[in-house]
Amino acid sequence: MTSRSQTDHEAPSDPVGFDKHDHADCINTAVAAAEAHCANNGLRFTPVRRKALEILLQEHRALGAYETLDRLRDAGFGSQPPVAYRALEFLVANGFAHKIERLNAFVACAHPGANHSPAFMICRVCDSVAEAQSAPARGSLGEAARATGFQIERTVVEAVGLCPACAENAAP
Amino acid sequence: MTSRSQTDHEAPSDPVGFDKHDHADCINTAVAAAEAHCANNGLRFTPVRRKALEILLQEHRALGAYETLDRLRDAGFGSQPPVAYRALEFLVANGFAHKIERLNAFVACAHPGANHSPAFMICRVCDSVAEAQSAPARGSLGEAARATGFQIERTVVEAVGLCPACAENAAP
DNA sequence: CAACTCCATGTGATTTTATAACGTTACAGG
DNA sequence: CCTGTAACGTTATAAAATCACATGGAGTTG
Repeated sequence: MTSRSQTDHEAPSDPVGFDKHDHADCINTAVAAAEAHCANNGLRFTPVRRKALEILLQEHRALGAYETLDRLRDAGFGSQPPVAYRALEFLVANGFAHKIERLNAFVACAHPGANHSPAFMICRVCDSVAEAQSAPARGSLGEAARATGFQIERTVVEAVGLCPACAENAAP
Repeated sequence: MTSRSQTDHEAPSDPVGFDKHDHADCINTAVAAAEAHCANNGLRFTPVRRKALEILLQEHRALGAYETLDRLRDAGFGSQPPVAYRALEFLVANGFAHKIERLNAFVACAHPGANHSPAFMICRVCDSVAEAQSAPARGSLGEAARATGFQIERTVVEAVGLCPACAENAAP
């Protein structure tokens, strides 16, 4: 296990997301967007759900369900797996977060509100995750799907590799 | 391993799986290809490994590690999880099979010998899996990677949806 | 051939990830 | 207020994956 300090995101080497950005603002924006979306659609943005989203937003990195659960417990919520899984399921179902299949873990959505089919770049060293837009139905996959009559409903696109920071450290 | 000149009996990017084909031939070809590759590269194509590959080749569907294990046990091999995981790991590492992250399951490679980065179409009803070629580094993901300096090493591309047969049954 | 090494295999135990089942509570709508 | 439904909390268990360690065979080296 890459035992890297997971709580020191004040480290000078911009930890994640690959790009620099105003992190506090990025959290606020996402939570506000989720809140608004829920209000507009009759969804209940309950305390656990809000907290779970905030937890994911703390870092641009995928958090496992049990890691999320730990933090929910610390925040005074239930301490059993379903608590985390249900909150995460809600966030994913409504596009506020995504599941990274490759890692069995979850990231907050980086493009709140966008009706997107996301693609992810996952650093295999530091586990940071960046989200890009993908157009999976175009390109060779879409072509193959049309050729065979397969109806694409959802796509998982995940690239594993080295983020800029880790690539620099690894290749001197 | 750029010897992709294996007699083209079909189009090179023919997405095997949903189409009819000579299944026995497709098994033989794949096993032979694996055997040859191992011989040429000093890899040991042991009985468990061969059997595991044959098991996967039986169906164009992803098999879980434990399902594979069951069949290995039935064939007289060990009965503990590592037996299956190690055989599957070998097959994946050498391109004879792929892991479907979305399903935590494994499929035999449908394009043996091809130096490919595969894309999969997974039917959510019947679980069949078809493999197509993908060019993930081109398109919007590759663009995003280049823009941020992310170095892609491997990609997971999995489309979930309805295969032709199930789509017909589902849509009256 | 014996001794050695390298790897693959087999097994038991454990960890990690995810879901089932069920009672209780919160809350919107009549 | 009553009532139906969704959300929550907890216990328990299933499913997926790995760890740790012993055994055994294929080469190879002396």
